[in-house]
Amino acid sequence: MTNIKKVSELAGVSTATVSRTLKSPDQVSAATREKVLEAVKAAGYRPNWLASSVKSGRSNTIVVLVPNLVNPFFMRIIGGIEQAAQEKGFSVLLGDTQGSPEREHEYASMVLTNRADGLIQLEHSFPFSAADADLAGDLPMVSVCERIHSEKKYPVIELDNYAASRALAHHLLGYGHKHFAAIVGQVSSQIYRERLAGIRSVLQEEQIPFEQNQITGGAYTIEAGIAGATHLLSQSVRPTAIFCFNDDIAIGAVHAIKKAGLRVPEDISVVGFDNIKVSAFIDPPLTTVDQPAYDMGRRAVEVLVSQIRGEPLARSKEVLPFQLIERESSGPAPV
Amino acid sequence: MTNIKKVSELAGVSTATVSRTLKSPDQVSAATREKVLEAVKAAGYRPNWLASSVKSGRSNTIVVLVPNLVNPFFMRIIGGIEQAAQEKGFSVLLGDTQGSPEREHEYASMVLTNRADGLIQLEHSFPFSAADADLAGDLPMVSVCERIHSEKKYPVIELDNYAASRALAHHLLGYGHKHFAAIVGQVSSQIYRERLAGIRSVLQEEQIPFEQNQITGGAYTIEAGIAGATHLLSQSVRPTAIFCFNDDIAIGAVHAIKKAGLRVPEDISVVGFDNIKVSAFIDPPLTTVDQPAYDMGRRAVEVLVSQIRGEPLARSKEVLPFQLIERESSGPAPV
DNA sequence: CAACACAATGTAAACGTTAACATTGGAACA
DNA sequence: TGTTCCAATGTTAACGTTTACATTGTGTTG
Repeated sequence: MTNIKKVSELAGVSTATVSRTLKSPDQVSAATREKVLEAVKAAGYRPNWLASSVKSGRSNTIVVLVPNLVNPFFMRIIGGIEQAAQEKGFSVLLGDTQGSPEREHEYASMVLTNRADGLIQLEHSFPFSAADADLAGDLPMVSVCERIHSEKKYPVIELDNYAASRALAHHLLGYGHKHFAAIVGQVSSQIYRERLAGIRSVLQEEQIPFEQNQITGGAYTIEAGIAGATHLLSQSVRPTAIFCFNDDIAIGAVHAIKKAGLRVPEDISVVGFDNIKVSAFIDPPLTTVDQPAYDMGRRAVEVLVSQIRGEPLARSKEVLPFQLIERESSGPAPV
Repeated sequence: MTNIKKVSELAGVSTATVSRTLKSPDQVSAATREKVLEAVKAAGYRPNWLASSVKSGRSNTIVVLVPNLVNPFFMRIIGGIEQAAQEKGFSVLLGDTQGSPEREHEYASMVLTNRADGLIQLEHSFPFSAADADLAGDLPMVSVCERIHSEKKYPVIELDNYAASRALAHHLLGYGHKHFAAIVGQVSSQIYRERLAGIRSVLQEEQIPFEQNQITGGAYTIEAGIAGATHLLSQSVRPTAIFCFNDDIAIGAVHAIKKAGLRVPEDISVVGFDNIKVSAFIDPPLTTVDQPAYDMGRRAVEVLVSQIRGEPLARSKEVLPFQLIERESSGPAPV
């Protein structure tokens, strides 16, 4: 191992001078600087990051807790996180939790052991185990999309899900639809409640019924979309428009509807959420709500880093703008 | 900061005893152990990971270099990496390079500065800058899918691309196709050469011509698939079967073909590579080659970790099995 | 009962770096 | 020429842990 001492001997200076040459070059004279840099090159020296971190007490690392890696929407968020983190000199530890609380705890505890400085949570659960809950007092943590279910308020970067689903509902009402259904993702989440409330508020204004048996689902997957659509098609009253709570569900729903011999949107309109890449290129292209996933990731890092630096946070909730993307999976209600 | 010293004072023992209680509990007496653990709990002590790592010189961290995060195939590999890493006690630093050499260097140099112990490369470039090339002598590094272009041979986990494209070619020949085209991904890569060679070898056996003007492409994206298919459709002789070098390209190609008023597979058969999730649910479901992405990731970690541990590696190249998935995007050639 | 072994614990040095403080020497100025 | 100041460098203690070595005490054995 080539360490700073070896370099200092090679250059005939003290270790402090070597350290200074690399960290704050203007504190050493030009002559010494050159001498040291030459020795650094000759020895092939690279400062040991672990050692400097243990001194500073900062690892300049953030952990991202994500339920799974195949969801392209999450990956776009993580792309934004990664980019912003790099710009700010942080690196990103990937925590694929697969929804398991044990894994969540394990990753979250990295920030208790100085392995990371902060934590971005893409789920809504409080990621610390009961044993660590008290230690986690005011640890830097930010959540994206979903508010973290905890006593203490952690900052959250989210979409206006209420307004977004109202926009979708208005869009479909404009096409004359009267029979709605929804295939929701994970139940018992903030998103679930807000989106459903948005839809309900619009339909209520038009006095269109929207009962529990018009709501199905349980996961944000293509398979759940297939199962949900299949279930809805078997109902006595077939819906003419289906809200899907993400694009994967919508892709599954479209697949199942077409497989059942019906057409989208002629027989049934389908709308999604997220605007993942592939949604624009399936048949028919999906009407959906664009979430600024990349920016959400970026913003999360900015908020987290200022939390790490101990700066007071302006507000504990940031709502980013959405955009309704009208494509061909939605159209006039059948007569 | 609650450190080991505070705990040792609280328990009335030395710091060494505290350390031993936590690392090798059988070396301390039951009475002391209990006393110490109580103090640990009372103080809310968690050992500082940075400090132990600087002692051991190992960070138990690996860096994964990935060109982009939206490609679901890469994400499945990373899922496998993440899983295997966790089982082996390693954590995963995400290095989204966006194809930029500077970023590659930056991430790769983490392993030179003890920020990480090893490196998994999902691209084929040698990720170290010219300045660091000599230092990178025998650093633990493994590549997945693509051989790293370097003098030293690094282990590679890959698919038998030659055999896989032969299988696809035979599949299409069995349907009576005579006019082929290919939309390739990144040119000048190992994958590009091997797959093309596989296709060529089969077509040559049947004395079917396959010229350069039947080959197009340049990126592994949906957009490249659209552009490629559009280009191919404008040729004087329209192909009846198109090899796409990944499923994203195939999705784009199918989109463009349908948009041009043609049908898949009745007019043109389209086959892909990777078997990403959505491929089974688009219209028509995609015939493709399943790559065991998850297992490739897992295997990469196993090889990398044994490299980190200094164990000699059995072989520098591992070829994992593929599987031809026949779906509905390929069919009989039009008459 | 002496000699020894061994289990349990303490002491202190190390890991590689950084930074507070100390020292040096030369320039500027009266 | 003596004082002051400051830039440049060195010395050394820290960061929080682990561990080699030293010490203690207890039990075993001849």
